[in-house]
Amino acid sequence: MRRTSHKRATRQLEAVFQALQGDPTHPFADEIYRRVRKKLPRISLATVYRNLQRLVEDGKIRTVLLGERVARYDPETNDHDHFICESCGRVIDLFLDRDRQVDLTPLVSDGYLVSTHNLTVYGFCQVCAAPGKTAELPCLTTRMP
Amino acid sequence: MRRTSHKRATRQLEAVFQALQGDPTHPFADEIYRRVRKKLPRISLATVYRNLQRLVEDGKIRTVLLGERVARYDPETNDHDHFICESCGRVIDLFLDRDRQVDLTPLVSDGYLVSTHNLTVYGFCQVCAAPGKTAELPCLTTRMP
DNA sequence: TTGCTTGCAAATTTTTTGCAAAAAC
DNA sequence: GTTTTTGCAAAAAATTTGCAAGCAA
Repeated sequence: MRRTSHKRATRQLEAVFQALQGDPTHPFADEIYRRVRKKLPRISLATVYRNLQRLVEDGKIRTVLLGERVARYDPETNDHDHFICESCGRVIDLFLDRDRQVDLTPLVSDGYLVSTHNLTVYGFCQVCAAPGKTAELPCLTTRMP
Repeated sequence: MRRTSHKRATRQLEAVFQALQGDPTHPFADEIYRRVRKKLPRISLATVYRNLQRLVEDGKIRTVLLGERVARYDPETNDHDHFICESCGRVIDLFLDRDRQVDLTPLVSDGYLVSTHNLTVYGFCQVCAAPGKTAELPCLTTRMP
């Protein structure tokens, strides 16, 4: 019988992966598509979606859904939390001590088995909360609420 | 000039609201549509969406997006958290002491202004984690991952 | 050569919108 | 009677899929 179907390395897969590296802005698929097309002008949006899917499966990137119907992608694959600025729309990775932040022992003693958790915090980011700031900043991301 | 446009009470609005009362399963819009049609067979899906939207605006219900692209609706309007069972798909409201659960003071001292937060916990629910349970339970909700 | 991957277009899925008719107030 | 809301159908927006051709191993 055939075992693991062999996954192939392609230029398109690599380009999608690279488009996310070092980017902390949690872009949407269409933004990634825009970026990748600069390298590979003939790539299709479907391929971008398929490769994003595969990178998630392979644990190379993460999908984040943060109170929007549209998926964002995050190159940070370690467990972490998110802050969403209600003024500028920025999504900021939070690296807090998760063991200290969230005590889930009450759940465990109630018979739940906990595997992981997501914390999303809403408010005003450091920039928007700064004194004198009243107007909204231009959004770093491609979409605004 | 005209001031606040007067919002009207309709049978459809009331039916959508009632369809959610006492339901802890966080149904999707199409499930609510199915329920409401039993009372009002001529109601349209668009009206269900419009009324869900209005109930959210009025603070009567809440929208929850929990790692899915599809919106769920929750009659519980107080702040609370969610548990998602990775086996049966159930979404369970968690009423934990939020002040104790999540300490956000480090964020505040970093210059963030925090308004609220969402905690979503993943794992196996009390039923699915029970000894002897290996098979997946039928899902309470209309959709499964 | 084998069979995974791509590009294209069409299909799906969920939610929204335009508009005339119906219902509230 | 006036203005909001509805029902229907069509539009949008995001993502997925079918399939022949292309490319990696």
